[in-house]
Amino acid sequence: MRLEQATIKDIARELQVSSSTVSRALKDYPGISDETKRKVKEMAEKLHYRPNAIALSLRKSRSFTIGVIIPEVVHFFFSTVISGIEEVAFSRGYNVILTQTNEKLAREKSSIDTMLSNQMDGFLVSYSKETTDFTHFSKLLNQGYPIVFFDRVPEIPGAIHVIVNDYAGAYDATKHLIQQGYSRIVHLAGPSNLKISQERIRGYKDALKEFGISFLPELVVECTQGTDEEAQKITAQLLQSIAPRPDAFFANNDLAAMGAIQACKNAGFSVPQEIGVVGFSNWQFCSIVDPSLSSVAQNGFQIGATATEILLDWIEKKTDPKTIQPSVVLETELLVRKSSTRI
Amino acid sequence: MRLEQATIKDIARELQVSSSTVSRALKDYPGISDETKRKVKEMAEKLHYRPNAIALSLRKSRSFTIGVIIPEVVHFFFSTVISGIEEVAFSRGYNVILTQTNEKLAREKSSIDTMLSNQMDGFLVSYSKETTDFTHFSKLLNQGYPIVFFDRVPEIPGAIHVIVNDYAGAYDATKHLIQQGYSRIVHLAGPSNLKISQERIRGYKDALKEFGISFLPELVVECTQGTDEEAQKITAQLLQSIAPRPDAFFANNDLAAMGAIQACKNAGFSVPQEIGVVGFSNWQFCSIVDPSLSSVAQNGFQIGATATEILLDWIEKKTDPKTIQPSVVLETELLVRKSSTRI
DNA sequence: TTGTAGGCGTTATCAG
DNA sequence: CTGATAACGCCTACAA
Repeated sequence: MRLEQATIKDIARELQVSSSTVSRALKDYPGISDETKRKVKEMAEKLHYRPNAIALSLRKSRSFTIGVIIPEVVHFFFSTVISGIEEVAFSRGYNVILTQTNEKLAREKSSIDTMLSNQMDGFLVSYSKETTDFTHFSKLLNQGYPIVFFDRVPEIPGAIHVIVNDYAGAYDATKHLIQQGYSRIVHLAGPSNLKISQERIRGYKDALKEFGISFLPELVVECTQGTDEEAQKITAQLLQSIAPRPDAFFANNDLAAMGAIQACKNAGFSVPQEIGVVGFSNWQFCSIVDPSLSSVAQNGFQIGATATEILLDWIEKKTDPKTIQPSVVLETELLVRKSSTRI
Repeated sequence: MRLEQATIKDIARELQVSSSTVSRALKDYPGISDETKRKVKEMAEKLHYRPNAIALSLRKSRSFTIGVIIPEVVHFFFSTVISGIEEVAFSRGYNVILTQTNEKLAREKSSIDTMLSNQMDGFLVSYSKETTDFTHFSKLLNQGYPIVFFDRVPEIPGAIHVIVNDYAGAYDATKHLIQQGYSRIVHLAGPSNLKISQERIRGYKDALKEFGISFLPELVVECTQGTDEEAQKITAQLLQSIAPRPDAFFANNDLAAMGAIQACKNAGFSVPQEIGVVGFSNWQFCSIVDPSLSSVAQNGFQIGATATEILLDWIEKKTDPKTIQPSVVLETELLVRKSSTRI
């Protein structure tokens, strides 16, 4: 049914030359007569010749394809990262194979397996929330397999990664809230096993300390799922149970921040006059909601692009990146909007 | 540097048997002694043997990989579609290679080229806004190459596609606004060259007609970009220039709807009391904004999943789908929220 | 300047 | 029950 692709052999047969001549002519190898080159290229055109990348991969043991493993595609931050990955990969002649784990460890492992079968040249990974053991990654790394982690980075010594400065982002956000006159600041934290969550808590604490505000453990609450519903429930409860009531919320992500705002409104408090809110990530909707949501922006595109550059350099130079390619920490930017501005 | 993958030959050498025996043993072919099977499988385990999918692809002229071509990854609707694609592809043992065109025709063409080189088994396509000529697709279709279009479908007779019922969605939204007592309803339309835009306009018009409201051409305005800024400007202008002023907006997408709401608020009108607003797509933020945004939901996941099922059936059965696989039109669902409820 | 041969990893075919 | 051989499409020593 499907029309067969023309191969080098077809061109060779038509022209009564050997296939090696055709191969060389097509790649402008030295030592091929211009006449032959011309004829070969003409025939290639005529037969709609297209090199078979699969055959090339087999020959070179290189697939020019990188595997991307992320928790979820439907996620503003991750989709932004993917976009950055795709741009760089495309411009450097690589394909991107995508797989989402849906936060499942089993899926993560099996994805890696099929990708290894498919001879990926390297991996870009943000691991699942379920992943606490990293041997399936460290084994590959030990074999010299190129893997660059982003956003969520594993406890593997020497593993290359690209992250944002979560500490500074959280510090900035908390400091900003304090400077706006809020003092009983709740931190809606992320899953405690993720390093990004820990770093953000650290930044939050340090900002408090810097301004002489004592840290209260009950003001740091873990939002495991990170949904707005979850945050809304937690916030509503906090507003009731804690006295004096909290006057600000610094959320680990924007969806949670929106949930907090909703809960505040429902409880009859105005944002930002009575309660200030800052999110994290700067999702698309931050600027269009009312009040607009202050947020710590992390440039997902740049994270993806940078991680891909590092990975491809590693792949192509076939050097040990540990000595030349440091991990990268990108800066965040606090975008102050209405939800936290009362001065 | 990279540890070499064990091959069938390695197993064969270790066991002093032929590679064909190993191949057969691994696949539980009939006519292999249990003893040999056991030994082969043990050795495969020991050497961490992993079949080389590239070699298999070359052998079978099948890559078990499908190519996905979309305008943008960072887009709630498209990311949802990708998620559906990925789920089905993974569960059926296929890989997904992703490429975004950024709405550029040139990029679309070159992506197809490299994907063809990479021997994709088929394509899932939503073409770019720049694409008006479809010969690069129809040529492939004529060669029997499997392509399933989604969301944006080309003017190619017999092309298989998966779309939502844009007409009915727009009709429902408009009808709902009318029933809520709005009558001077603006439609913020999409790019006029896309069929989805045309269909939505048609649904809008028919609902008006149904309720005896005369259609006014000046109330349909094209928003080419579909951003909130664009919609905000256009809305602000409409509120000034048209008398009597519009009392409802049905936007071609949710971002535009948000822009409209913003403009209404800025002009001192309350939503939904004075002006009603309905969007299209049901983006994530619809339920968390204030007032919550009514929207016509289109199930991106299902679109992606359905398109992938059709494509893989086509690929695997190698039948001509024109006779057995009809195109699919999925129904939309109007989600009524606060932005359009005043009764 | 061009051709020949061998191999990348796998499996189908034909022998034994 | 198992082995040898060829082929998928391409590239590259080595020969001529």
